Amino acid sequence: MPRTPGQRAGLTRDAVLTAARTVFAERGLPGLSMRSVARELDVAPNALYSHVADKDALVDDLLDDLLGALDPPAPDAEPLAGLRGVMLATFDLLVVHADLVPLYLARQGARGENARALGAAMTVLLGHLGLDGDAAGRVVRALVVSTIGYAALATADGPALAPAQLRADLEVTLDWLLLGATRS
Amino acid sequence: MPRTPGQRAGLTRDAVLTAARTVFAERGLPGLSMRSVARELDVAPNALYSHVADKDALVDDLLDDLLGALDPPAPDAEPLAGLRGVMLATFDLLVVHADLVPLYLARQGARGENARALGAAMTVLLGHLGLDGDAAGRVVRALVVSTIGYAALATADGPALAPAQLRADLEVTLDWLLLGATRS
DNA sequence: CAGCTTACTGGACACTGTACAGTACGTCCA
DNA sequence: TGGACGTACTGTACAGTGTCCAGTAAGCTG
Repeated sequence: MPRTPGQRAGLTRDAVLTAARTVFAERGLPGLSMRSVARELDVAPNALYSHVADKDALVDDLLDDLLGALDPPAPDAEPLAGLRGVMLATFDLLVVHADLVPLYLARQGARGENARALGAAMTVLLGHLGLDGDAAGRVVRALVVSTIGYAALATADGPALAPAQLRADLEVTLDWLLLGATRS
Repeated sequence: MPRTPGQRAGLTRDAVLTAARTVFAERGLPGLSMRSVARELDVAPNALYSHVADKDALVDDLLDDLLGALDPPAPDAEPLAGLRGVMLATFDLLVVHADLVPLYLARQGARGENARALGAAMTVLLGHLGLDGDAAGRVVRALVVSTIGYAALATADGPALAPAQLRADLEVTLDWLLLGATRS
């Protein structure tokens, strides 16, 4: 099992990420520690630090990774439907991965590759509605904030409301926001 | 300093909370541990467990406590202005206590005494606008979610947007939501 | 083949929340 | 007044956490 010092396990950043994904899938966020990831890879905990700056960076990657499961709306989609669609898909995705939800807002909605791609696709659709630049950014933020926020409510433990009802609430909220943003 | 076992320090739940508030004010959330609170009280860490179920309960109390600093809007206030006012005051409060923001959403916006009082006052104002029951609850949730969400963005570390701009965004968002909720 | 860089190791530090068992104080009842 | 009892503490300990440091050996480069 353990190597003698100096011997290489052939780790890569990707391998670490994959292991982290596995551990997270099996044991959730509380079970995700540097040590548990290292154990998954049959490697000493500190070995990970050759490939990942620290745990935060690892989690950041994990968060953005998850967003890769979402299809950005097509640029020629009907804008309102496209925007509602991504946000609801995002909500559904977040609800499945409850542990991660609080982290998204704490890190301003993730700043990785996939997050940027989704934001860009949304901006394109907003452009078709006549919203550009700052105005578009504002709307994206408003939509994203509500979506993550409702997901947080839906995944909070305690006497929460039914996720289905919160999803319905979110739909209404998104409509209000889009209506407000687009009324001339 | 340390007592011999059996001797009483005269702790109360309130004393523990006060100490927790002090520690939190001085060292922030990362500095808030059972041990640091106990040190503040010159007491062994486990002594706290005679007065508080666990750290989560302590933090819950702290969160709701903070909301006590907010004045609920008067029942006869102009509804729209009153609602916007509380939410913006909430935003300002949360931004000052950045560490706590992620916790609020994770616990569905706090479920303590003060949180309920604010919610009730908001519901009254919404009643004046013709919104009752489920409809009012939905609007309260939408407003709260956006407010905490924007506060989370404003307090996230990293290349965030300026808090002042986010506050302005929040104002616009609140207007959209209230407009959507009240348009017949 | 020498030298350097790099990926790993063991061990350690300074913490964390919390459980367990023991002790002495304050209170209440006989 | 005396004895029992509940309870508020204590010390000690467990099982973890993220991360740093020093050392070692393998692989690449000249």
